[in-house]
Amino acid sequence: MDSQVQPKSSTLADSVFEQIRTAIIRGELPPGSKINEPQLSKQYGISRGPLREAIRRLEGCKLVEVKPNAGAKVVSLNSEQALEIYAIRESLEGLACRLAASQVTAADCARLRALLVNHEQQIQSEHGRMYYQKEGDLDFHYLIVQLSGNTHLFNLLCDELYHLLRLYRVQTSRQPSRPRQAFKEHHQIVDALESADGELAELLMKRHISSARESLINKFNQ
Amino acid sequence: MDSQVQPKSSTLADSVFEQIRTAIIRGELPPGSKINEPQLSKQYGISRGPLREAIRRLEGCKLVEVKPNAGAKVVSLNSEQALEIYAIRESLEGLACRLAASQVTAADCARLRALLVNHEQQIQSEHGRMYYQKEGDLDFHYLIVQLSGNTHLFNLLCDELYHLLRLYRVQTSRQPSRPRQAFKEHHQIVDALESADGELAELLMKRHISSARESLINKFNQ
DNA sequence: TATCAATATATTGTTGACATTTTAGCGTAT
DNA sequence: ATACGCTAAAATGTCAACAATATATTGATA
Repeated sequence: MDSQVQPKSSTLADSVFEQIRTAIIRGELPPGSKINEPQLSKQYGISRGPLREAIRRLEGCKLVEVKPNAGAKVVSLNSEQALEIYAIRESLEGLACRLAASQVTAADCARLRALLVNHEQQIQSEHGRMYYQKEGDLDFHYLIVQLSGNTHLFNLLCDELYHLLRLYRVQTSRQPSRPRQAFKEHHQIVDALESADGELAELLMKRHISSARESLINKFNQ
Repeated sequence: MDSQVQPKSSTLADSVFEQIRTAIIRGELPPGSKINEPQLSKQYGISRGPLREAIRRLEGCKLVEVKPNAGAKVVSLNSEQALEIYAIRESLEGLACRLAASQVTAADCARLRALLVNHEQQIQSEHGRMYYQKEGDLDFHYLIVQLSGNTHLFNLLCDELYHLLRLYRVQTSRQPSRPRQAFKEHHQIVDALESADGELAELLMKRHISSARESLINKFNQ
């Protein structure tokens, strides 16, 4: 009902695309829910034209599914699909680590360490519990993918897969588990990057994500 | 100028999306060329509304780039970007092989062999030269990805990356090189799949694609 | 009461028109 | 001849209205 303030984005379709994507990731548009064009166009204060363009872009990002004459639904991931994406992520982030290892600078590694320290402090101050930033470790993964220097890899992971996984986490309101273990693994990865050991960095990252996947499996096996 | 016959797809946006995508992949809309909305809407006999939706979907597939108030251009890949995609492909198809190895049936392997035999015959009959089907080996890769059982992996490779690579091949009018060597490698991969050796299958596939990438590097280094 | 058909409502698909911005063409001045 | 600014044309962004389809509601019947 309330019309949100649109950013300075030049076209309405682009602006609304990002707004809806944010709404989906935040869970304001729950997985499986129908996308009502008249309602949303009223809500964002635009006509259905640009709105439909935005929906089509979301379809391209796999965040919504469009059926002819039935409209669009926010995609809903089951556990199997989440595991599928984890497998892809494991492969691609391993690749990112291997690539990054061959070109990271000392400054890059320092930034990575800073991220980890910062993240750790936030957790310490909360006595091991997560405080507000449920996805702190994503910064770390983002940066590594960026340091790989592979633009397409970056877009693929950060513009598509991560969003899908966040969607799943919202869906299951899942908290990140085993934070202390994750830190150790993160630091080991930076160690490998610092010594320019691509193979090791790849192995450690794949193992790291594989652990997360295992813990996910355990979660819904009980 | 000539209006094409639209398939039985129910919405114009979906139909035109596929038509334009095909046109791009065939090179009828060359990389870097501008997408003129009035012209295309006339050509396909539709109004600009559904056409723009189709363009937005193409944007999601990374096949076109849209700039505000300047329209859409067919994406143009330089050699670096093609290599980036090859690196991703290497990683993901390796994964596909590992996954496939754990669940392929004898019948699946027979289908793979049949594909290879068929492909080889076509080449034999042309005395080692390619005849019409420049992408015969893609069938093989398609099938393996399908046998991996990972739906998201299939969509990612077959609905996005392969299209992008085809676009690059059209751009450079590149013929597949070293066909005989490729066959040998393909058969070795099926061997590994038959013995359910996931690790080996992954290794062989990654090496196979890496070879293709190397030959690509050599091509534009001279 | 439950089921089915017919109607009514709402939503999606599509179009053409209008506003804004960019691009192309033209003439003038240096 | 080149560069600059102005005008005209074209293309993009947006909207509101119409058509087609699906959904919800009502009423009748078993």
